Amino acid sequence: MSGCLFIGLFGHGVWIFKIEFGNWALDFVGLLLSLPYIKVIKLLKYFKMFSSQLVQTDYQMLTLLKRCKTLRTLTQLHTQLIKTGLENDPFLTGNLILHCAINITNAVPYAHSILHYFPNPTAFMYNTLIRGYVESDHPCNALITFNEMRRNRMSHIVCLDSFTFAFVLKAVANMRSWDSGVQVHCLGIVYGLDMHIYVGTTLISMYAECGWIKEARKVFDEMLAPNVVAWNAMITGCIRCCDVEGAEMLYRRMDVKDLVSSNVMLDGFMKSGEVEVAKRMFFEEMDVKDDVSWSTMIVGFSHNGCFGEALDLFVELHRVGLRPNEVSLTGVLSVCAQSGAFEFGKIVHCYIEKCGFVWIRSVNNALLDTYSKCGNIDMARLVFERMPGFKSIVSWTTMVAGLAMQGYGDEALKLFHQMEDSGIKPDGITFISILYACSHAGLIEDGCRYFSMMKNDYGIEPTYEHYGCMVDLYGRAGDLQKAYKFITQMPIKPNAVIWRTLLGACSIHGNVELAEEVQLRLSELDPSDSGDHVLLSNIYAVAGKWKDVATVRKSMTSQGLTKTPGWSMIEVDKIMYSFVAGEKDNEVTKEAYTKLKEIMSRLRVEAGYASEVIGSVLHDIEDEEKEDSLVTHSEKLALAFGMSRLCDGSVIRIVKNLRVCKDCHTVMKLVSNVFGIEIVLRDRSRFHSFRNGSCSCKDYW
DNA sequence: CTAGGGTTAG
Repeated sequence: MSGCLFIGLFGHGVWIFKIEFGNWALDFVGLLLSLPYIKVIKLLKYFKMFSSQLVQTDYQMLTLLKRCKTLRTLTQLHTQLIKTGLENDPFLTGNLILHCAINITNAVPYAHSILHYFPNPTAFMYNTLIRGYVESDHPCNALITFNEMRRNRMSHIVCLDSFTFAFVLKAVANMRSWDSGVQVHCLGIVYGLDMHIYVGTTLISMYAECGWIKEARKVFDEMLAPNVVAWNAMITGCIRCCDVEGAEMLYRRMDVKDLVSSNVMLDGFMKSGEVEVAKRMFFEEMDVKDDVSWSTMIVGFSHNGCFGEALDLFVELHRVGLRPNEVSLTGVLSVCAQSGAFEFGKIVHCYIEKCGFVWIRSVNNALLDTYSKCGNIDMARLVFERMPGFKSIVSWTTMVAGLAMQGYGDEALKLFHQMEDSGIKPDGITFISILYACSHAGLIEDGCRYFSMMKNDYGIEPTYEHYGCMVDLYGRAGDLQKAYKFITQMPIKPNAVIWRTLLGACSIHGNVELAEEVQLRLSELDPSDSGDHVLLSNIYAVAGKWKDVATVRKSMTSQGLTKTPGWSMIEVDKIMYSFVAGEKDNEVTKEAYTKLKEIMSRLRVEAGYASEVIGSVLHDIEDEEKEDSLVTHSEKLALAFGMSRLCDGSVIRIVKNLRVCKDCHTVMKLVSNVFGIEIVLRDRSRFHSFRNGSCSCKDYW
C-alpha cells in the first residue's frame, strides 16, 4: 500500500530508487510520507550516499549469485548470506529463490525451503517459486504453493497479483487439468485480475491446451482490447484443437500481424497435412522469416514424410547463411531416423558436437533415435551412455524401443529396470516399448506381467496401442485363440488396428478360417484399407486357394482400392535412393536389375535357391496376378544397388515401408552367407540383421 | 529482480 502511494506521489525518481534497493526500501516509505516533498528528495539523496556501501554488497552478492551453476555452490552462497546477516533482505532472498527455482535444475524444493524460513515472504518470492514449479516434473506443486500463498494472504502478508495468476494458469495448462483451471479462473474474477491482458492471454492458452476451445474463445471475445499476443494465443488455440480453418479466419481478420502469427499458421498448415499451402502460400511469401519459421518448416516436412524437402531446406538454411538451432536439428535428425539416412545423420552428429549442441537433451534424444532407427545400436548405446545431465523419460524410452526393435528383448527389459532404479517413472509410451520388446522376442509371460504391472502398479490405463501389443504378443507366438479371446474381452471396443494385428498373426501362422472372420470385422470398421485385402489374399495364396485370391482382388478393383506401393531406400554417398517395385525406366533401377540378375544366378548355383513364388502353384492365378507376384520387390532392388555401389566391407542398410516378405527374407539370408556381407534391413515392424546366413529376428517377425 | 503468443525427441 505504502509503495503504491509513494510511486504515485513522486513518480519516476522513486521508481529508480525502488529498483536499486528492492522491496526492502519500502520500509522507509512510511517514514518519508509524512515529510514535505522537497525534504523527501533531500533525504533520498542523503540516503543514497549513506547506503552506497550497502548497495555495493547487494550487487556483489547478485553477481556471485549469477555465477552459481550448481545447487552446491548456491548453498554455499546461501550460508554466506546467513553469516553476514543478509538473510532477511527480501531483495537478495528473492533473487536467491529466483536463481534456485529457474536457473538450476531440480533445485525448486530448495527454493521452497528458503521461502519457508523467510519471515514475511513477498509476492515476488511466491510468484517465482510457482514459476519454478511450472516447468518442473510436478507442476501440481505450483497449485499447492498457490494455496499456501492464499492462506498467507488471509493474514495480510502477501498480495496475489497478475504474475501469480499467469504462472498458476500455465501450470494448470501443463497439467491439462481443466477443473483446476476453472477454479483458478474463478479466483481470478474474485481478485479482479481476469481482465488483465497477461492473465487473459494465459487463460486462452490454458483452455485451448485442455481442449476447451469454446471457453478460450469466450475469454478472447470478452477481452476489452486484445493485442497481437492475445490474437496469436487464440489462433494457436484453434490449431491445438485441430481447427485450422478457424485459425485462418482469425488470421485474416487481424489488423496487425507479426512474425509469430505467420509462424503459428505455418505450423497449423503443417499439422493438418497441408504441406503445399504452408510452403507456397506462406513460407515462400513471408517477407521476414526467423529461425522458428525455418525450423517449423523442417519439422513439418519431417512429420509429413517429405524427407527430401526437409533435407533440402536444411541445406538451404546453411546456404543463405543461417545457422540451425536445436529444433531444426531435431527435425533433420528425425528425417534421418525415419528414412534410415545413416551417413547424413553422422554428419549432423559431427556438427552437433562441434557447435556445442551436445548439451541439449532434445537433440541428444533425437540423435539416439537416429542411430537406433538406422540400425546402429552400438552408436545409440554410446550416445545414451554419454548423455550429459540426467536422462529424461524420452531418453530411456527411446533406448528401450531401440533395443526392442533389434530383438534384444532381455536387454530392453534390463534397461527398463535400471530406469526405474534411477527414479524415473515409466509412462504409457514406455510400456508400449516394453510390450513391443516382449512380443518381438517371444517373451510371452513377461509381456503379460508388465501389462498387469502397468495397470495395477502404475495406474496407467491401457490404450489401443497397448492392447494391440498384447494381441501381437499372443498372435506372433502362435496362440491365435488366446489373441482372439483377448480382443473379445477388451474393456473398450476393438478398433480396426487391433483386428488388423490379429489378421497379421493369421498370415504368419496360415490360419485361413480365423482370417476370414477377422476380415468380416474389418470390413465393418474400415472397409477401404487396401492392406487388409492384400494380406487376406496372401493368406489365401499361401494356402493355395487361388479362387479366393481372385475374388479378393476383384472386390478390391471394384471398390477402386489399390495396393500401397512398397518402397525401399538405401543411402549411397549420403544420397538416398528409393526403389519402387515394378519401376524400370531409369538408369539407377537398370543398374540394380543387372546386378540382381547376377546375384540371383549365383544364389541358385551356390546355395540351391529356388523362388517360393515361381512354381506349380502359380498356374491358377490370372495373368495380372502372376505378374504382380513376379514383380521384384523393392528391397531386392535396393540390395542389388547397394552391392553394386558400396565398397566391400561396408554394411548394407535398407529401409522398407512395408513388412519384408518371406522370399526376400530368404534371399537376404543367403546373400549374407554367399557374399559374406552384412545387411541391416528395417521394415515396418522391426530390424533384421543378416549375417553368415541367418537373421537376428530368428525368422520370428 | 518476475509476465502472456510460435518450432523440440520416445
